[in-house]
Amino acid sequence: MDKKSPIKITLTERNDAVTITQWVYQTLRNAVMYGEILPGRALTIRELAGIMDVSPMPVREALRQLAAENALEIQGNRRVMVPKMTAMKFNELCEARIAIESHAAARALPYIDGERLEQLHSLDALIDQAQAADNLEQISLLNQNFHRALYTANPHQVTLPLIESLWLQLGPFMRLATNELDEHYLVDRHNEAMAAIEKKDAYALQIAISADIREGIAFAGTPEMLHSLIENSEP
Amino acid sequence: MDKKSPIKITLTERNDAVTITQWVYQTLRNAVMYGEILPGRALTIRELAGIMDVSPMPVREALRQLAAENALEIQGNRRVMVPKMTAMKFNELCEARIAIESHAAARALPYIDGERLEQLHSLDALIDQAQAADNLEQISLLNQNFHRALYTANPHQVTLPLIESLWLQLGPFMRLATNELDEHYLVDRHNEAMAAIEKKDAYALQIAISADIREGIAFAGTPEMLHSLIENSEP
DNA sequence: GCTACTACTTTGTGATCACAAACATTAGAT
DNA sequence: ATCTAATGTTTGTGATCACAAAGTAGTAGC
Repeated sequence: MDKKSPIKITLTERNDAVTITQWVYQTLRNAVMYGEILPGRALTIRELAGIMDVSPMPVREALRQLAAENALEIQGNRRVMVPKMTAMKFNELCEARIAIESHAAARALPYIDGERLEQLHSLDALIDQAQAADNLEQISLLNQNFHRALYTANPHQVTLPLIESLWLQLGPFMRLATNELDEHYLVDRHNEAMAAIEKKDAYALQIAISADIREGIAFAGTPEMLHSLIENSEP
Repeated sequence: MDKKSPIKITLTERNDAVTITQWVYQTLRNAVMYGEILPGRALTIRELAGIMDVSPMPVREALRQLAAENALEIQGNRRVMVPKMTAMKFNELCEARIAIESHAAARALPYIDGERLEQLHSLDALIDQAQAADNLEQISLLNQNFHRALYTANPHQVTLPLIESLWLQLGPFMRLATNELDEHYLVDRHNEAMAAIEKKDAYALQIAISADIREGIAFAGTPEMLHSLIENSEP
């Protein structure tokens, strides 16, 4: 029956306040983000519906939405799967993150008030704690929250959806990398970013954000490392 | 029955080779892109299904996909509409275009070969013709093709979907602006871009692309102009 | 005349069914 | 033994139906 590896998805409790489609969407999104689904593995509507114990309809809609966000890929065969990664594509995604996120940071800078600064500081402190506890999942989650909190300071923000799309595409492979290398320690560039924010220095902020992104992925950026994790994606 | 303005959508012939959902998606996408649907106008599944003479199902999927691309907005009420524009948001969209597209251009530059250069030259020539004929629709369509041809030279391109999302969000308002101002003539920055490409000068190319985008929207960028077209969106 | 409650309509959501294309498997011919 | 043709199964697509939430209108009460 299961020709491929059985899909294992972490199911969260379904809140009755949200629609089934939204719940399925969030569940699948997390599964992709945390690399629970192997790239190249064909996803069928009915199989997922069976796993999550819902009708095929919400799954259909969630899959289409994730495909529109480039988290999934619909081939000509109408088959849906997590897109496979290549070294060049990985590099392009990282460079795109740097270009867009440093832009978003600079655009958000003028809007950062005391309250937002407070929020960023507390997130930074939490990240330090998580780093001391060596909790990789927590680190990457808080790191996302930090970046999101920074960019959303701009009330006319339009780039966050684009940035989240890039995170989604990189997600599975960041995870695979962090799983393999638990000895990585990343210099805390957030302190530099905080200093730049307090000085309202847009250029310094862009430098700090760029460095943060570059170092966050540097441990996966060596050609050998990349090669190995890409090979892991092949059947 | 029609409490709001009746929706008028240009329907193209449906090719049997594509699925109904794809056809509906393309039709609605064009309608949004060309400003055929007023921002703020509530879109209902059944109404659109009736107009396009299909069942509600393909419309549902197409709407969700367009919403995922930020072309439509789903409010808390579950109502779907073309998002309203504000002057600040318009500005953010333009700045985002400049940041991402100049990045994409620089990243594509090393991959441009003779064939691609030829293609860009012929597109440039077509734009000149359309400009001579004062065919605004043709100009903006060809302009898009020019940019797309440039960015897709990079075989590991990952930013084009993001760029298209920005085009979609700006689309309706570019159209409104060009309709109101038929006296605008834009300096042909494509020649500068072509020169930069032939010299393989990434920095000059970024300058040219930025200028092209900035001038393409400059006629709508004056506060009065913007104010008027945003007012037009209100009921 | 204005507000609040109720009945009615509209609309999105989700399940089920029918169907055709894609896929896998098996049988037959060279 | 290998390639091809035929058969059976799986899967996405699209239509229809049931239902609950949101919206609308109409009426009673102050």
